[in-house]
Amino acid sequence: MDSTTTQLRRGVIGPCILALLAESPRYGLEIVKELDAAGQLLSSQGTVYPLLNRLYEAGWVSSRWQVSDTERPRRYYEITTQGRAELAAFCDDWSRFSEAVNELIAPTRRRGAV
Amino acid sequence: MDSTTTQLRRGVIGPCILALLAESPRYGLEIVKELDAAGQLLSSQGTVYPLLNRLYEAGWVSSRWQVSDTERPRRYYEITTQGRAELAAFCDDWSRFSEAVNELIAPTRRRGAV
DNA sequence: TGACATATCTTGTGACGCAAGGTAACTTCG
DNA sequence: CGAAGTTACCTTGCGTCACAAGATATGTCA
Repeated sequence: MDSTTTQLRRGVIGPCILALLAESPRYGLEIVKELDAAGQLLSSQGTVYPLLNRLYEAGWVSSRWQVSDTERPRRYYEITTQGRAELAAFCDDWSRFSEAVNELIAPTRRRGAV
Repeated sequence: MDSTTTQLRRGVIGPCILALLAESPRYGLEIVKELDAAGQLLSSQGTVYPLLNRLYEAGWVSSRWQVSDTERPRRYYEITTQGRAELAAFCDDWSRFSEAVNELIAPTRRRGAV
């Protein structure tokens, strides 16, 4: 792919996953599907699984295997206290950053559509 | 560096430069300073010059050297018609993308500060 | 002349999203 | 039973691009 959007996603998908986990624990494929449903935010499994690993190693999520009689084992991820702090910090950064971009492109937007 | 913000900048600085040039022609260092002044959007000369080159090769900007008696030569960049189209397309992408992110992190924002 | 500021450009590095491919477990159906 | 399909996990290699650091050239001023 490597469209414009792929570049935009850099540094954003991780925090988005944290945001999902801040609501409730989820397993990998579930996250893939939800990011996909959010539009503009996916990617592929090849993005999500390594990313979950990084979040885990950073201490921002914890995980546990859940075994069931009726379904194949799933690894559920849960956000940690540190993860919540990280997410809050990202929201700050994102706010400031997107605001800066919006101001710069404001004249263009006023001119054209959208 | 490689802070959160460095990642966020990916794919954004180019269009931001186009947005600046859409107002008026500018030379390299001038762009560096303006991006810096916009906050969150710089980076360093090592980002801007190669980027200007890419924009040039893509046909989104043109350039001309301006020689003066009193100042050292500057290379001024100007946005092309193609560049304006590209910029408009980016504004679209950015709109959709940032909206998707905002919706995902909305619950977190509601909870915390910002 | 030498020191400094202004201006351009190059090199090497590292992060990370992605496509593609690989493995295992559970279900369904002939 | 066995074969096919689905769900779920994970790994490998690649390419892009922002960045720090450094190289070079020109103009000013003491």
